Amino acid sequence: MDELKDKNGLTEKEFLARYSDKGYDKPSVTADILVLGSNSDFSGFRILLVKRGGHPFLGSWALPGGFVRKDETAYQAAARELSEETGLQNVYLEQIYAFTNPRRDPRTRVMSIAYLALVCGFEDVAGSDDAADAAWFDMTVNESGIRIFSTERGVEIFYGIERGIFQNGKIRYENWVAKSSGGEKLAFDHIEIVIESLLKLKSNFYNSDLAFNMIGDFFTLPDLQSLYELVLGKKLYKTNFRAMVADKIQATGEKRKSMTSGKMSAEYVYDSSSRAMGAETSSE
Amino acid sequence: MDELKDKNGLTEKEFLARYSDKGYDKPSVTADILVLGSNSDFSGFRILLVKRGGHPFLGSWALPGGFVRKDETAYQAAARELSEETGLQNVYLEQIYAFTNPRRDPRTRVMSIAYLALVCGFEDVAGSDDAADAAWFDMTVNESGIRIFSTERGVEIFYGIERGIFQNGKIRYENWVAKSSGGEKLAFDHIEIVIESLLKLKSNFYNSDLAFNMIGDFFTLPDLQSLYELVLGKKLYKTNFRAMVADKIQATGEKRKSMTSGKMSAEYVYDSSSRAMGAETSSE
DNA sequence: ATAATAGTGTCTATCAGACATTATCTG
DNA sequence: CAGATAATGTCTGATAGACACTATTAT
Repeated sequence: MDELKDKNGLTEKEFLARYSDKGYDKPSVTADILVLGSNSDFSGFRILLVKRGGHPFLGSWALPGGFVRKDETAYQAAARELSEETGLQNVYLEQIYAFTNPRRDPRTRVMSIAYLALVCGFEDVAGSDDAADAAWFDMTVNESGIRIFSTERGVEIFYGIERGIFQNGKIRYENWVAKSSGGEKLAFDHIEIVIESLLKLKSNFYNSDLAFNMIGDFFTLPDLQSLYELVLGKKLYKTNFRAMVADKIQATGEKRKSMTSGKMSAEYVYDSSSRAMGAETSSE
Repeated sequence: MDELKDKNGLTEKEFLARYSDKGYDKPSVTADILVLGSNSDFSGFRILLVKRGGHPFLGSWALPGGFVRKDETAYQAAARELSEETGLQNVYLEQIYAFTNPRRDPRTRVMSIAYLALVCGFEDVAGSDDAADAAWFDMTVNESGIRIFSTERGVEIFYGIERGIFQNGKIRYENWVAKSSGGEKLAFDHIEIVIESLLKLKSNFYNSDLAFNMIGDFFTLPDLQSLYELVLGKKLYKTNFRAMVADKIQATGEKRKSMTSGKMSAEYVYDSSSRAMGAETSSE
């Protein structure tokens, strides 16, 4: 095997020793992360943004992220950035999409491998140590658009949503396109990462256990249902919802107050054992 | 806005004029494509492989693909490579996953953005013009493993499949790991691209119109069902299958022979108009 | 006491799983 | 004619949609 020689008469070992990739146009690659949780009463999302301290998009808010280093995978880079920004570890982290538009960064060519991190947003997560400024923002999503805001910082970002159609092979697809109507914007194409992540989350949410990454270890069914309704963007019927989650959870026997109302409800924990597996996610 | 100055007193325009990314470690990025179709009687897949004419993996078979050029997106690179290799245009093409292991290529760091192309495999597609050698291979997939072979070329590649478990956040997932037990192998980590693509295709196939990219414009229901059964890896009941596809197709009134049997069946075409849309796919 | 919410029961519509039957065509 | 396959009918079971009702508790 190793004795195979190429057209220059070189073995693989010899070839590799002489190999140089200087002169090729290479892109930079970043891992950017949408850190997504819910607010305390599950009425909206919370996402982590960092304020850009340098050009380009100086002063704009952006998703946390950074260059993928020499000896790490994109996944490791995302996990590292997440840990640096929030101190969070062992968080659900999933690759969403690689954004490769040659002009998405005005400096030079930078591809972004986007990740979605699911966190329990209302458990207050430590701020960052790294960026110029970092903060949790509230985010609400509905048919008209995506609103990202922080009353603390006095920041309000809004993108309207338009439906587009594109053709892929013989099939036509509908997709969302975010349009800013002036005002503050997210840096780069980060709004697209937000949209793709939300779509992917929504489409996988009901038939998965993803919700349990966004809620505390001990929770009530009214709260869990509110979380599902937030992500899915629609009301669910209590009975049906409870039948659906029945085999994912276990009652502790305790009672606790829901975040969404003042009344005591039965307390549950996630029961990972009884779950049928088989989700389609990449390891790496 | 453009008058914002950074800590060095530079405007964005000034900053960009001076920006240099020399000295950073950048990866190379390729777009690699699993070109997937079925054989003529829908009993197995066909995939397009190219034989490597240089190191590394000299002489091994690999997925077609190539470096993403300076001014194109990864999607455009995949479409270009596909067109160069097969002459196919307007083919269904979907980003699957970005593979970023730092040691996946022995030359230097090369990330691969993997795409899945769905084609009508049994309509014989023109061979390549580019690589050392290119050929359609048969591929069968079952619980025990993935077999890729070409009797014409006398090539037989087999990977056993083992189930692994990994944890992501609070959730445990099952995944597939391909193990070669000697013999010929696919170059690089391309077997992982095959696996991820098949998993993603399988999970989206039933509730989408993807099948119509893998079958001719005019088809019979027995054939369409065979295709679904091939991708899903299980038998379907005729009645249920027909109820499911009823609103996706339209009878032409003609009759034609199925590929799978000698009897005449009613002929149908894909009816894209009546489809509810809303698939979750990225545009770019 | 009142209003709101927790928790449960039940009816319906849909759809996949599963067989059975009839009609038709090929060899 | 015989065996296979196309096409259709129908029963069942699981689950989401929908609504009603009772029990409990915060204010």
